[in-house]
Amino acid sequence: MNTVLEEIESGLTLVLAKMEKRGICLNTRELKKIKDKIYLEILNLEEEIFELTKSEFNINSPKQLSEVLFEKLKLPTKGLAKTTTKNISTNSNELEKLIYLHPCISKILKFKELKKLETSFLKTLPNFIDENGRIHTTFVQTGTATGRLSSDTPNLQNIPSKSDYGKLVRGCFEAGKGFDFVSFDYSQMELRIAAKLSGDKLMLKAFEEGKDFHRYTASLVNKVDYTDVTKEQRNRAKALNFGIVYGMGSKAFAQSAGISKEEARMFIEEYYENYFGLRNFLDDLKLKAKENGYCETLYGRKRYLSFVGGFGFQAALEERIAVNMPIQGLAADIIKKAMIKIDNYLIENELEDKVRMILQIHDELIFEIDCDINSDEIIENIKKLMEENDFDILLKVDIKKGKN
DNA sequence: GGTGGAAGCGCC
DNA sequence: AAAGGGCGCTTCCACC
Repeated sequence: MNTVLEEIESGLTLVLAKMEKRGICLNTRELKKIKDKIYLEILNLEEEIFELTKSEFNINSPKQLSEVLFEKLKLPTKGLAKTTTKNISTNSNELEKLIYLHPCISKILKFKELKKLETSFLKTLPNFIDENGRIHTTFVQTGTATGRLSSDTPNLQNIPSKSDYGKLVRGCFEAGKGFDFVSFDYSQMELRIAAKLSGDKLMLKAFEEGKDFHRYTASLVNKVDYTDVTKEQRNRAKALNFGIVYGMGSKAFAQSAGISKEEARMFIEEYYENYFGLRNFLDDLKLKAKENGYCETLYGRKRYLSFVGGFGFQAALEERIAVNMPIQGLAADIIKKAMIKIDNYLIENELEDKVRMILQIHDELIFEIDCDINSDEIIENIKKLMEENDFDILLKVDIKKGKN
């Protein structure tokens, strides 16, 4: 029997169909206000950039931007990344490095940020609303290599949330009249999975004791008291924790933590001296993938690899995949199973009209819940269904409630 | 006018 | 040459 197909995917299809059909409410008036405000700001920025660079050009064209910055203004290109076509990259990460060299850079970064919000979200989302003011995504069940869902037309899994304007955009999604939004968010799901799969003593201890895992990691690699960890130290540890399950090397870590390659190497070494169970587990994953020609999750979801071998880019990429897919994929398996369980629970208790699953965003489920019912116990039950799993992974779900 | 690759960037 | 996993969407640009 194929567990993934029969116990997960087959049962999920109808759940997804219901979510798509319900849709989610978008406040287009509010969205329009943000759009108008951003539009003016973009115009101003554009004008300032033209003035500062003494050129009128399409800032959105990497080719033209590159010409202005590196040929006309002759800004240094040393240390900047190249694109696949060997051109100098003009992405935000690289532009950050030039920020003190010319006053136009910070304006260009802001311009890019706002333009992205305008074109990808503010201008397009209103085109998707139906006669009831709701938007219906399509969840793609067979679209990813790891077992995650994807979402398209429109993608509701990449709605902005980080920047100040991003938060405003996300705030335009509202619960239907008479309903609240309740979100259930797995906390550090992949790290908890990695802890359990590897059996790493210290990782497991951290989670069992309810520690802030990034702070805990920082205290280990910096050899300081848990309570004495600085913000800086915690941020680096956080970048490291995430990077490790992506198969990150010292160069990438150096970049994301803003430190030298040598420092990065020492941090990673110290990291693995503490979490040696994790290192052994990740090494095993690579070996197994090479033996089998595929990697897989505990449920047997497989991803086949070509394994050209050697030490080239492709070989290194496949090692990173071999490390990441079993973790990311199991997270996907677990939330999918939870969605099915929750759907059954709501049907059995005749709650389908009062409690509606609306969105899945990889490690998070969003529901609309009728304001008039006492939902405390229901919320607690949903949380339990999400946290319980077949492998004794210590999962933790955080709950948030709101009108948008 | 349409198409597809590349670049870039929003999210987890 | 790239050098941390997974997506989808928009724009630019070369090309048909």
